[in-house]
Amino acid sequence: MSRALKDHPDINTDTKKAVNELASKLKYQPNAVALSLKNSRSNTIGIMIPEIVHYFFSSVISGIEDVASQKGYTVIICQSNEKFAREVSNAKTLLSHRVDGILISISKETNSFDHFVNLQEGGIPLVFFDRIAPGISADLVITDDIDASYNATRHLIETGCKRIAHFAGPQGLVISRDRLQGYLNALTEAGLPIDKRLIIEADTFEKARNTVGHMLDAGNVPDGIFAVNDMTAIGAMQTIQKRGYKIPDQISIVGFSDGYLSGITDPHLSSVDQHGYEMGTTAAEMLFHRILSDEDEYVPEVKVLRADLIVRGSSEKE
Amino acid sequence: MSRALKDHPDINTDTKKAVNELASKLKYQPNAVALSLKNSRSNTIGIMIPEIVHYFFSSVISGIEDVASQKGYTVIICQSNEKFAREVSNAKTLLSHRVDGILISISKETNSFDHFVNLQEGGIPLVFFDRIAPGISADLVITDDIDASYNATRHLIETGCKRIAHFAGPQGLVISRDRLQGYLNALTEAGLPIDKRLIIEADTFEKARNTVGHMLDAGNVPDGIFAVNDMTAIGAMQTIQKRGYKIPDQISIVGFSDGYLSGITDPHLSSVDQHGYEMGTTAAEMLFHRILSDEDEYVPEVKVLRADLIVRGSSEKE
DNA sequence: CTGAAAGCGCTAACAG
DNA sequence: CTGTTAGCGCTTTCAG
Repeated sequence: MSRALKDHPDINTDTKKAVNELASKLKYQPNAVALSLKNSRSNTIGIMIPEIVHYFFSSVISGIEDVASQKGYTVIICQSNEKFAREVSNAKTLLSHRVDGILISISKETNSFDHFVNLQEGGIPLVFFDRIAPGISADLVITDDIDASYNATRHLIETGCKRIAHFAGPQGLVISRDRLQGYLNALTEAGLPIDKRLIIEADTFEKARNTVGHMLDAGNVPDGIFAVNDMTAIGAMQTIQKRGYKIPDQISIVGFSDGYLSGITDPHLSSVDQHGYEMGTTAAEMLFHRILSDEDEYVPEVKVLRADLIVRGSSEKE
Repeated sequence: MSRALKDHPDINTDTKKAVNELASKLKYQPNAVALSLKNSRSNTIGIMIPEIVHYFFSSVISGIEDVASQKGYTVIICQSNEKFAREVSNAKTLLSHRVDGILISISKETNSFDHFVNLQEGGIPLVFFDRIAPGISADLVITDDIDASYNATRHLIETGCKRIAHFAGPQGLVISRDRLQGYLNALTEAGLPIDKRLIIEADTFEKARNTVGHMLDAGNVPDGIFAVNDMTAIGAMQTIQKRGYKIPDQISIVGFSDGYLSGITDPHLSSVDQHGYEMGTTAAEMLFHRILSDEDEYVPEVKVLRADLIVRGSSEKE
C-alpha cells in the first residue's frame, strides 16, 4: 500500500515497517510510467536543441539537468540537427510523451512556428532560450546580443581597426540579427562607413575559411573581424595565418561564445563569454516556476543575461 | 477506436475515414505514457554518461540518437558528472521509467557495480561503451585502446623520441589501463627503459599544465608525450610552449580522441581518432538487437572498433 | 464488421 | 487505522 511507503501519518508504525521490509525484499521499484498516467504529470521535461555537439548547448544542458534532477525531474533531449522537419517530429514526440514542460532553442532552418503553438495548445509550458521563436508568446531567456556585439565591435574600433568585417549567422535567427545590429551600432556610433563587402553570412569553421580566402584573393582585406561564433572566428584565424597575415598586428579577431576553445588557439581568441550553464539553470528555473505554480493569467517573462567580452591575444595590440 | 487509425483490414473504409477525420479535427495525439503502461514497453532507451560536455560523448550520443529516432525510440540522457552517487541515482531513475534498454559509459569514480546488476535483474538489456564495467556480463563496444596507444607511442619512437612520458587516466577505468598498457608495450618492444617518473596520472587540461610545469622544474624533461586525451595533450602543449620549448622539435606530443580540437592548436595536434559517432550507432544497433530479438540464451557480444592515429604537426619532424 | 470490457500499476477517495 | 475501488488512455479479446 502506497500510504505506508509515503510515510502517511494515519498509519500504524508496525504496518509501515512491515510494508517497507517487504518492499525492499522484493526490490520494489515504483513504476514511473503508471504514476505519470495516473497523475497526468510525467515528472519529465523536454529539451529541444539544434545539436548537442556544441560546447554552448551542452553546457546549457548541464545547467538544466542539474536543476531538473534536484527537483526530481527527468530530462528528454531531442536534437533537430538544424533540420526543421526533425524539430517538428521532436515536438510531436515530446507531446505524446506528455512532458510537463519544454526548453527550446530553434534550428537554423526554422521559420514556421505552428509546432510550438501546438505544444502550447496542448497545455505544455515552453521556455525559449538563446535561439528564440519570434512571435510566440512564451518565456524567454536570451543573451543581450546587441549589447555584447556592440562591445566587441567597439573594442576592435578602440584598438585601431577601421575596416571591420562581420561574419554573420543566418538572418532567420534573432540572435544573428541582433549580433549584426550590435556591430552596425558600434560602426555608426564611431562614424565608420558600413561596407556591405565586409558583412558576410558565414557561421561555420569551413565557411569562414572559404570566405576569408575569397576576401583576401579579392584584395578585400579587413583589419578586424567580429565573428558570430568561435568556430567561425577560428576558421578565419587559420586561413589568415596560413596566408601570412599576423594576428592581431594586421588583423584582429573577436569571436562569440563557444567557451573553452578560446584558450586553445594561438594567439588566444578574444571572445564573448555567454555563460551557458547559467542560461540553463535560469531557463530551467523559469520553466519549473510555470510548471509548479498555478497562476491563471499567463504573462510571458523575459530574462536577459549579460555576456562579457573577454579580451585575449587575438585582439590585443600594445 | 484504435483499429481504424491502425488501418486494420477488418474495418469498413467509411468508418476508417470518419475516424481519421475526427482524429485530425480534434488534434488527437496518442498518449505514449498509456501505451507504455499497457505494453510494458516504453519505446524509450536510456544513456548514462559521465558528462555531455565532451566532444567524444556528445558525438556518441548523436550516433545513438540517430539510430533510436529512426526506430521510433526516444532517448533519456543522464549525466553522472563523474560522481558515483549520481550514477546510482540515475540507474534508479531509468529503472523506474521502465526504459527498454540502456547504453552506459561509467564514471571515473565507479568501482562498485551493483546498480548495473540491479538493472539487469530488472530485465533491462545493457550495452557498455568505451568506459566499460569490468566483471559485468553485458554487450560491450570498445576501442582497441591497447593497439591504438601502442601505435601512437611507436610513432613517437619512430620519429626519434627516447624519453616518452605518458599522461595517464585514472587506473580504475579499463580504458586508462589499456592506454597505459599500449604505451608500455611499445616501449618494451623498442627496448626503451620504463621510467616511472615519466608515467603520471594527469587527465585534464589543468592537471597537465601543472604536471608539465613540475616536470620541467625538476629537470625531468621528456622528448615526447603521449596523453590519454586531447585536452590533456593541449594543456601540456601550452605550458611547454610557454616555457620556450619547441613542439615538435624538442618535444613531440600525441593526444587521444577529443575530435575537432586537434585542428585548432598550433601546431595541430597528432591524435587518435576514436570515431565517436560510429561507436554510438554500433552500440545502439547492439542494444536494439537485444530489445527486439527474443532469443532466450544470453551470450554477451563484444565489438572492438579500430581507432586511427592521425599524425599532425605536433609530432611531425622532418 | 463493430461495440464493450478487461487490465497494465498506481493513488485518491471512500467505506469499513 | 486499513482494505477496496475507480479510473488515468490505451489495445486486445470477446461478444454481439
